[in-house]
Amino acid sequence: MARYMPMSKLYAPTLKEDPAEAELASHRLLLRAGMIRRTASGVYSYLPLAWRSIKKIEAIVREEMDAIGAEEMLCPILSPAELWEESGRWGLYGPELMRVHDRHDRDFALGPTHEETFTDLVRGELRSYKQLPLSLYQIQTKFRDERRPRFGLMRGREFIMKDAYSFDANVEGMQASYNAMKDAYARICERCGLEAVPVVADSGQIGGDTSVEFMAIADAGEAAIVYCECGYAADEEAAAASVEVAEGPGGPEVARVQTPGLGAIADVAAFFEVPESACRKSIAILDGEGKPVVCIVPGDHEFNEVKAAKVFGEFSMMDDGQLERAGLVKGFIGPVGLPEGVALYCDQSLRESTCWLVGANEVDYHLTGVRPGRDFEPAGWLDLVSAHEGDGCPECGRPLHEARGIEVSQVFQLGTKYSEALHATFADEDGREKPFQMGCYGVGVSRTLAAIVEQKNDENGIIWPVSVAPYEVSVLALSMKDASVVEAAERLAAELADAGVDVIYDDRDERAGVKFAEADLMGFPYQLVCGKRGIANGVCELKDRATGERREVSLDDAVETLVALVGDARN
RNA sequence: CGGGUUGUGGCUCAGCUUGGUAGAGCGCUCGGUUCGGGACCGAGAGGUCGCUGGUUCAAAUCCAGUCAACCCGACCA
Repeated sequence: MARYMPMSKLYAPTLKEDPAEAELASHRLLLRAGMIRRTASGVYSYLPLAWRSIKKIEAIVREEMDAIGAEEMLCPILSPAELWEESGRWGLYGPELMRVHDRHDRDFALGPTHEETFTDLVRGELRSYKQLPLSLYQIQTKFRDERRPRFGLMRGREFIMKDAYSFDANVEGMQASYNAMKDAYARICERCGLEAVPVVADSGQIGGDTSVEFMAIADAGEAAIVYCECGYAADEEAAAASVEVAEGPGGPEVARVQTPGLGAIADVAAFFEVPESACRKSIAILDGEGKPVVCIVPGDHEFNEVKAAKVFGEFSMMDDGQLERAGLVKGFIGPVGLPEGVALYCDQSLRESTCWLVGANEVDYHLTGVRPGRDFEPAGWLDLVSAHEGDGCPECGRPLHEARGIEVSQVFQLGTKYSEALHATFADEDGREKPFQMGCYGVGVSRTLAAIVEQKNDENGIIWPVSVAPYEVSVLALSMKDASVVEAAERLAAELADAGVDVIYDDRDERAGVKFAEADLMGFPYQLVCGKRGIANGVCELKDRATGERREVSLDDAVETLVALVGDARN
């Protein structure tokens, strides 16, 4: 028989004041509500309330995984170094891989992810195309020795992850498995009450996306993304936006204008009284082979180093000495009259623009009216800038929105990367041995918890969505001295519990204010308030934590009302 | 790993400049008054001032080292 949780027994040490170590809402409130405690940097203990929510998130994940035919299992956290050496990641992963050794001095990794382990697991025994496709998953603690753990559960060194791996006979099969996972991930976010957008992380060469990250929209997010009403969304650094540029000042002919000391775009724009988008920014780099390259981008956009690295290799920005040696004038670089041996590339958004304001390659001078094709010819037009708010959506052309996101999950088409490295093959219809087409998929379970709090909170505390709330209803007995109040509250709590509602009953001998404050802080979706006056009149008060709305319900109807409310909201 | 900040009862912090008796608020315990939005009064318990070394008659305070935590940058669920 279901029982309610007496709050007098709950281990949830709350804090009245904000702990000094926490900055983010999620970190602060989870600490204050007595849900988590730091054990070491980036290593947290989940106290009873948090653990209940974690288990609910996991239950949602399990339902969605099982629904698409994935099977749950559990691999060890420890994995032998040889496996990682086989894939090459023992060296590649670097210091982020937590390593331990046993008494025989054999090396192990504490799993940061389990491609190797799962691939190894199936390679001997998954032998035929008839057994495919196969999707396996687990929910487990993962270890990554982050450079800088931060923001509480958001970026820990130890965290809970659901990781899944799919094995298919061919690319089409892999894509089908991938798409099923992607859809399941969208449902997981939704059911957890997260406002999240799927973001294309990397555009595949075969067409179609090979990786999508689900970003929970939150100011505290570490990733900058752009998105559009049409459903397009991408990392700001990866987005291929169409950028509107303004024409520069001046007439159709090139004019040399003295601009003393105006090396920065903002200064130049102010001097000519034009927007920054009317200026052209010149960036000087040394490409992967050490050759000097000048890149010209719209003045109001950031030079995108990720995109540039794809074209120029491991490049570096030129320092003052390198600029001087290349014959370039810091702050006054431009496309016209570049020194011998300096390559020139321009951002593709500038292609149609015919009146440029650029540096003159001469101290304290700029040129106006510069026209590509007539005054200079770049070696190429490339996509070199990060997308911004207001740039055109590459799918539909409407203006993009900018937001920050928390990466809560990711789906990835791996292809044969690991199956080849680990020689994991099967016999296909034609009898030939082929490597598996694999996909891998991760949900940051503990991070999801933090992301939910980040999105759902107010000045009083957390506002849990019913689906992941540690308790769905909190029954508050405002006066433990009053027998009729206690009796009514206890009965309501018991009946609610019997009806299958997760209920916590505040039976502590505390003042009403304390009970209200803590119920709000802990964020239970519904509060059932039993006060002396109300009980005497046969009513109690039902408060909705999210809206703050209160209404009176009769003691006879309270249970039925709440069961209906909770049932609707559970999803 | 570079840059910044901070380590003083369980929590938030003062004291450090100018060395000499370790403080406040919250929390905790006990008693009383209160009792629908983190109450009030009184009495208590609780600290090798992160650690190590140095200077000094004397170090929370000055010096050196060391450790840890947090925040900002390059990577990721």
